[in-house]
Amino acid sequence: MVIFTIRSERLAVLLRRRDKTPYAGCWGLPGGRVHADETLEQAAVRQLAEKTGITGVYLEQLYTFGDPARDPRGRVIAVSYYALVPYNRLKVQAQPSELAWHRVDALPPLAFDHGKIVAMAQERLCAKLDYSTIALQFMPEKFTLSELQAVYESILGEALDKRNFRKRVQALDCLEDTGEQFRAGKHRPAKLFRLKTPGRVEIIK
Amino acid sequence: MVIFTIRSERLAVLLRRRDKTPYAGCWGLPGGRVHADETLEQAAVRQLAEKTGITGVYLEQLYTFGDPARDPRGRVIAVSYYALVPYNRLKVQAQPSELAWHRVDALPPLAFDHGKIVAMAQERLCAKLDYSTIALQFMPEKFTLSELQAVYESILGEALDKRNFRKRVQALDCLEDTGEQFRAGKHRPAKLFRLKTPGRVEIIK
DNA sequence: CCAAAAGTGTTCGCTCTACACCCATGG
DNA sequence: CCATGGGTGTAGAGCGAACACTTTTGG
Repeated sequence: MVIFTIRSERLAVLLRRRDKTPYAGCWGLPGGRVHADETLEQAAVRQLAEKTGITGVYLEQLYTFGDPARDPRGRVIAVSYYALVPYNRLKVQAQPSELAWHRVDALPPLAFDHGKIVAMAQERLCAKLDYSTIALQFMPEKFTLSELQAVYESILGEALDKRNFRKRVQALDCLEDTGEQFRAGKHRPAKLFRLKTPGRVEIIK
Repeated sequence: MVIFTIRSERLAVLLRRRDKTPYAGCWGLPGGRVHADETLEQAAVRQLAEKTGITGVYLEQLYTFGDPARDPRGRVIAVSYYALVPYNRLKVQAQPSELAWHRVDALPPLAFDHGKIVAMAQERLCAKLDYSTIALQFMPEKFTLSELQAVYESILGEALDKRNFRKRVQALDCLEDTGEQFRAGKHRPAKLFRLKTPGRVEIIK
């Protein structure tokens, strides 16, 4: 499981510190075995819930890694999934020394081939920004357009023009004005928007 | 393995008639087990060579299917790959009753979830036409632009404008004129082109 | 000289990009 | 009234789509 979120304007991934050999003490991706009677997606959902308590978020199969040398203990086939967690749902239950968010632009060395897996997930996420509404899955129920723009900028790693961004987002026809406002300091309050169809990720153009 | 080619202007897939239960007598995708000491991609290459004698073609991981109910005999996880075979390399060795090409727009009922797998592969291939040079992998060493256009039209299922198509292809900067010509009847002969870098699939735009 | 496919440019509309100022609020 | 982020429109460039005729060959 590559579990992404946005933390203080940075794309971050959830890592677990391994307590067992191999790679004991090293950071790695959370995950586990698939049960005999569940689908792969169900297993991913279960891992996510068990490790983090998070449910109901966007989840997609990424790639299957099967190099016989990827695990020194023997042949392990890893079907990787990535998940997108809204940034207001970051309650990680375990000790922060065991399970913690790490900025993807400053990762520690990772166990096994997990570095490659994170890199591929990030690539996929970046690509999907261009042709789908996947970034909306990082947002809480209500949010401002400036917050949404900050999310795009975090993932892409570059600044965007405010007016062009808003034009494009409005053209998606995915958001609706809640009528509510968000006051955040000594300046004009921002309109709060919500998704018309929260779970849905549209493919655009 | 979803093995695609173009046969008489139609996208086609290689199917094997099953001789064993379950689904005995039914058409299904060729495939087999992964050996303990090979990567998943090596296994795919091996399956392709064993079943068809074809080597050195484009190959890409598609998706991993793991529904516990997908095989009545028990849990089987299928890591699917798709391959693109140039249409001048169609020598299928086995009896045509055992292994045969089928147009994707007129498939028989398929064993297991293989219908879903073919559908997903076709979707992926179609999508990749738009943002990569993957279609060139269907071409023989030398080919004309009209032949290439026919391949695009087969996959997309729609006619393309000749001038716009040629402009776009030339802009890819992937082809070079061999200087040779292809005479095919009582009309002007066509120039033959070849790929500058045969194995390479470029991502465009 | 006729039939058949190969080959070739231009125009128009739309989309994307660049860019600067007023608005509402709190202190 | 000042500082701060929220909110808005327009003009120019670049790109993609539509579209018709000339060329070369074989029979």
